[in-house]
Amino acid sequence: MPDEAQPTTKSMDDIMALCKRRGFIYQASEIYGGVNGFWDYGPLGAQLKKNLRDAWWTDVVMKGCNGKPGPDGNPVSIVPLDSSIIQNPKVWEASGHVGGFNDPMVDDKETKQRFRADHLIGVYVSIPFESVEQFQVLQEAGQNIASPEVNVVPDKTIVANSSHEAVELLTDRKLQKLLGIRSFQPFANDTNGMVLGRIDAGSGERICEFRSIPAQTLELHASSVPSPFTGKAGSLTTPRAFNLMFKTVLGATGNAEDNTAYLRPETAQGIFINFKNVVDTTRVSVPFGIAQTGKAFRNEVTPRNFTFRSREFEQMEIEFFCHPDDSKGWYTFWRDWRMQWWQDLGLKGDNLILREHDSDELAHYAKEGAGTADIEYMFPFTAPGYGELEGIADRTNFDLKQHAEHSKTKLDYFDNTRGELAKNGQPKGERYLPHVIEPSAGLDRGVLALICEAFTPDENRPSGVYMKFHPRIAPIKAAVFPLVKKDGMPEIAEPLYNELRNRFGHLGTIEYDVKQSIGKRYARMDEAGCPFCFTIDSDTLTDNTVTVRHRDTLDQERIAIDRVADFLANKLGV
RNA sequence: GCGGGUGUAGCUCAAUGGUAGAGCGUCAGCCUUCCAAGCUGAAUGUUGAGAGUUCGAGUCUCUUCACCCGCUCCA
Repeated sequence: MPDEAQPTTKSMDDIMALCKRRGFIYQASEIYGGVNGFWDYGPLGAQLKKNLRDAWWTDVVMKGCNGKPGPDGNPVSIVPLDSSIIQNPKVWEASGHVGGFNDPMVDDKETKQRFRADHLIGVYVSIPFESVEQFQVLQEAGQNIASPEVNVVPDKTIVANSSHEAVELLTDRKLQKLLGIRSFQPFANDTNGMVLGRIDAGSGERICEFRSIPAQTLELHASSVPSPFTGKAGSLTTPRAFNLMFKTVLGATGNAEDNTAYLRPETAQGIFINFKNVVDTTRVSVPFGIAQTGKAFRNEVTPRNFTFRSREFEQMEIEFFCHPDDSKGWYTFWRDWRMQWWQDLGLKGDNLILREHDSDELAHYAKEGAGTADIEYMFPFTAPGYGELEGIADRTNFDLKQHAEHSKTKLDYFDNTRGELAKNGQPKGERYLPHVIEPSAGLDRGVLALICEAFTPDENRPSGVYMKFHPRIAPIKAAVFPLVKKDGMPEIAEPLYNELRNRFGHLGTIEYDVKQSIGKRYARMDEAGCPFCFTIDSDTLTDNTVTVRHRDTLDQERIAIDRVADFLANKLGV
């Protein structure tokens, strides 16, 4: 538990007011009344966001996880990519984003599976089974054994195209076990058009009927319909039409029917569809990763919580390709390293957690016991809960397989370091579809987390609050102030300012301000989160030293003016 | 999507149905010798938007937009 003065005391209203006041984040189209789900970054916010993106780019891509060896002991290899926001619409069919575009979909909240509502087949268990004869007698008497009326909830459910397919699927032992079915046998023939079987779902053998579930049943009783993935009720949502992708039309005169395209809902697919290109042209070899940052768009039903859930957002994604046997090791590696990375940027303590998804029951479609973990931050609006910053998922070979099938392109990787040894002592090589570990981070969420974390109320200072940004991501890196605008102080300060700007300007803003009282200037830097202020005073005139004012401690120290740049370089870690 | 709340200057907020204001911030000048000091002055609003009631609307009514909170949701 938090010891004291933890973020629960931070007010989101105060944070948002500061974001506006200091130019971090504005509402998009504000002068027109805004637009739901979109935000603009102001001067400080834009630089903050760039600094976070750059930190990720540098540490992940350029330095390969900052030089930390992978689980195989070798350096981690990552190459960059910048794929287009608009792709061939077939990409989104293959990825499953377009599937059931106009069809109501149901989600299983527990397993995160989504399926078409009309593909949910109900298994209606009815009278105890004693003999086929007894059943036939009932049949001939015209008695309905089970009736999928609106108010009747099926005992089990299966996702299938038809009742007949559902029967076939249910003959699978694994599925039976998953759904808590002890035994199942289909009837050889349909009876009066009914699809039947004998089933033991825990209360002895009974007759069951397979039927589509009426849409109304799902509408009215979603919470009591059992999940087709776990057999347990309570995790299904009501059917909803999903239109999460933004549509657009290609060509100025194109007609919408034939030329519909979509703004990407995630950057990941751009990487998968370029896997072959990268492998063919850049001398990479598995294991390696492809990384990119970029905007993605989702037409969220309910944008909420400041920038946390926006309709336009920026992702920082890595798709790391490895041999299927190595996926577990790489998953663990990425999960832990990504957590460490956020911590190193200042998200520490109880505010940041690593939450591993419970996936024991997903074994039948998430092979190899694929893992998923979230790195989550306790935002003021989620406290005492957490909101996701980054997800690390073992996607197996799902995506490459999908794209290989839909594009009819071979996406296998030929690994000539594996396979049996040939006579000459060289491995014969192995052809396989790599598995993928995906660390996918939200840049806007990262920025928001850094802002929330940095926001530090302090009654003892004039600003009442200061932004405790890690120097590396602070939008303003340093400020140069002549104590007063006379006695030759500006003449000394200006060259120092120019020196710092030339050397550090690519990392962020260097501020120079001669106006108004020094206290006011310090206060402004507190709210902007500038970590260091260098002040030229009368002593500078005689001994060539300046005051360094530390944002977090308010401490002051004197250093030689010609050491200022090195001092700052050291603090910024460059 | 449902329910509740809030929209007045950059921020925080006033204004009985009767002239739209204050503090802070911002800007300019003076002053200044290390934490929003002081003095002088200035700019800033279709009161979220649109309709209606009224002699007259920031205020009452309706519609709409945005944001916040709670549900819902978030492949």
